[in-house]
Parts: sequence; C-alpha cells; structure tokens
Amino acid sequence: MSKSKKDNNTEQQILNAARQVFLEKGLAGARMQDIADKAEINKAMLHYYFKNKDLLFETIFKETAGKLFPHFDKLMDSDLNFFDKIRSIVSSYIEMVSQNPYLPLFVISEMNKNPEIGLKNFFEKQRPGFVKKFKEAIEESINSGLILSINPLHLIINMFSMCAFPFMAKPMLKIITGIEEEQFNILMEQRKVLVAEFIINSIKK
Amino acid sequence: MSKSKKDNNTEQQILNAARQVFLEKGLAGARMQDIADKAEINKAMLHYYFKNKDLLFETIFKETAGKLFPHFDKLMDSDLNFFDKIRSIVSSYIEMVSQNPYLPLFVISEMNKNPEIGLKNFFEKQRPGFVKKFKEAIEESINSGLILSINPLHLIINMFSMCAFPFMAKPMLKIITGIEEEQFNILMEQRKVLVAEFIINSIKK
DNA sequence: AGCTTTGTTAACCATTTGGTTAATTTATGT
DNA sequence: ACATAAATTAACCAAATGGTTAACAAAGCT
Repeated sequence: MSKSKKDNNTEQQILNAARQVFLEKGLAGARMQDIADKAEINKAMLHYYFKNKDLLFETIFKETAGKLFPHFDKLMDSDLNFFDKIRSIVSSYIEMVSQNPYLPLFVISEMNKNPEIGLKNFFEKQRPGFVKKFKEAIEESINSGLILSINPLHLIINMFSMCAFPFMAKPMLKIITGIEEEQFNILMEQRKVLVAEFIINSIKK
Repeated sequence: MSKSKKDNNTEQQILNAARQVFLEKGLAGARMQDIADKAEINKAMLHYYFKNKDLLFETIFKETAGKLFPHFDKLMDSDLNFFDKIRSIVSSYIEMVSQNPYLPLFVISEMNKNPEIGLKNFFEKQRPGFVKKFKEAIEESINSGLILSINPLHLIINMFSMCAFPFMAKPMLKIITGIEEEQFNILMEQRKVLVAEFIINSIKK
C-alpha cells in the first residue's frame, strides 16, 4: 500500500489537538499556537495540513456535528416497541454526551455565532433522517391509542432538551443547586432511565 | 440633582452596544471596535468608562446572569397551588427567553469557557434562593400525595431544560426539523402551556 | 546512488486588536 | 466670566495572532 505520508500521524495529532482546543474555546477563542503546542508540532504544520484556521475548524466542526445524531436511524427501524425506543435513545444519548460533554454546547454555540456554518455542513452530508422516522413512530403510536395526542416536534424537542441541556448547563447547575462533581455524575447516570420514564409517564394513556 | 456627567448617556450607549455584541459573539469573539461603532462613540470612551474589555464584559455578564432567574422567589411564596406554580414559572420563563433569546446560551457558554466567572459573579450577589423553595415545594407535594416521588433536582433540571434548550438550539432545530422562523415562534408560544402540562402529566398521581 | 516529493522547522511578516496619550471640546461651579 | 473638572477625539503603541517563507531533513522512486 504505502501511505503517501510518513504515516499521517502528524495529521491525527493536529486533529486531536484541534478538537480539544476548539471544543473547549470555540472558533474565536481558539489559538493556533495552542493547537500546535498541544499537538507538539510546529505551527506551520497546521497550515501545511489544513490551509488556515477556518478550514481546520470546519473539519472539526463537521466531524463533531456528525456525532450529534448517531445511529438513531437504525434504532428507529428496529423491532423495539415505541417506549423501548425512547428508553434506548435517551439512554444511549446521555451516555454519548457523558463521554463527550462539550459536544452539544460546541455545535450549538458555533451555529449561533456563525449561522451559515450549519447549513454548509449539516445539509451537504447526512441530514438526520431519524427525525422523520421518529415523527412517524409518534404519529402511529397516537393513532393506535398507545399514547396521548402530542405534536411530535414537541416530544422530540423535550427529549433532546432533557438529555443535552444538563451537560451544557453543568457549571451553572452546580452553582445554583450547590452540588459537586461526583453528585452531578450520579444524577446524570440516573437520568439515563429517569428521563425516558419521565417522558413515557407523561404521554402514555 | 445635577448629574456629574453630561447625562451618563454615553455610558448607556456603551452598555447597550456591549450587550448586543457580547451576547451575540461572546467574550472572545467580541471586538472593542465593534462595540464602539455600534455605540457610535470613540473607542477610547470604552476604556474611559470601563477600564478594559474584561471589566466591561463582567458588567454585562453580571447584569445578564442576574436576569436568568427573575422573580421566582416571590412566585414560590405566592398562594398558588403547586401545579399552578409550575405553569406560571414555565410560562413566564419561556416568555422571558423569547424576549431575550441569546441570554441562556450566552451565560452558559461563557461559564463553560471561563469557569471562574460564574463563581465570581453568581455567588457574590443573588444566589438563587428559589431553588431551595422549589425543592421544598416538591417535597411537600410528594409527601402530601399530590405527585409521584421524584428527586426534586431532576424535576427542576427537566423544567429548565425544556424551557431554555429550544432557544439555544434554535438554528440546529430549524435544520433538523426543517421548520422556518414563523413556525418556530408558534411552537415556542405553544410551549408556554405545553411544557407545564407535560411535566404535570408526568408527575401527577 | 541520485533525483524528486513530502514533511518539518525557525524566523519572519502583516494585520488585528486591546489599550494609551496628549490635545481639544464641553460642561460646571462660583 | 473664568477656572476647573469631565467628556471626547485622533493618533499612536505594543502585544497577540494568523499566516508565510526559505532553508533543511526525511522518504520514495527509478
């Protein structure tokens, strides 16, 4: 095979470093020198591999935004019943965010500060098709009399709100509730089942 | 009477401009020149009135963070029943965020990028005492058999999640759901009652 | 081996940006 | 009216920052 580059190792170091710095500080707050330092390479290498700051950022943003709605498409196609689908999505989503706490705030924050970025990236690639499937599943559950009538969009919004928001607002929540890191983690662990049951409780007939 | 300054009008222009720019771009993304331009004053005036960027930012941040949990203390002391308190808080909170869409994302985002800022500001001033009152109200409602047992913190988190998150994630939601500005506003208007009923539905016995 | 391409570095450059200064204008008190 | 203090401006400055260059080292190819 023979890779064209020594090993594309440098590129990975850059991406890892850039990911850390961008996720933590955002586009405007990130410093190219910081990324270079963290990657333990010369700053010029950043431009050698990724032209400029904006393009490096775009690479990270695309990669990151892509993680935001993982394998939910397949999950919606599974033969789980509606409630178990909700349980499964909630649980795996909170797990994912636990593993990548900066992810939602990063994507949302940068999309707000740079509105065109979302369209430029989300649309060209994988537009979350799972929303349509989820909507259909909700409508079907309503029609079959399983759950109360509700606008599917609200249900979807409620679900993601309760999954993602606590991680974004973590510093604030810690202050206003007075809890510490450890207890915060316990709460988030509980939410993997609690949020789903909270939702189901609210919509089940 | 006799104000010491021409009218402290300039100071207000600066604060208005700074508020706009900081809320939209964040501390790192804001430019002093942009603030000066928007305030229609000379850049030096920013430093004349507010020493430096960090202090100007801190002024705005304090003011903004202070709006985040408004009059809920008093509301908790009112003679409304528990469910009506929830309805009232949800409704007025969503209304407030509708009027200040950037507010939650700004505070949360800056607290994440600059962790010490929260402690420096939240604690010294008004620590939200309403959380304690809300907790007590929840516990009382559980004990009196009005609602199902639930950790008060989760309930509080769920409530604010569903109120604030949609506004923060607006650009993303618009893309993944395919809705436009107008329909988004309709949805948010609906949520003023929908979110409260969703919560009540879930916890009522 | 010898030539070419790819990878890497240190030094440098131009622009942006937060901040300052000194001079000027505007208001205020007496 | 006059002296004093507050407000405002244009020009300037130094540091930070994104980006470039030119020389050099390492791989790959024939």
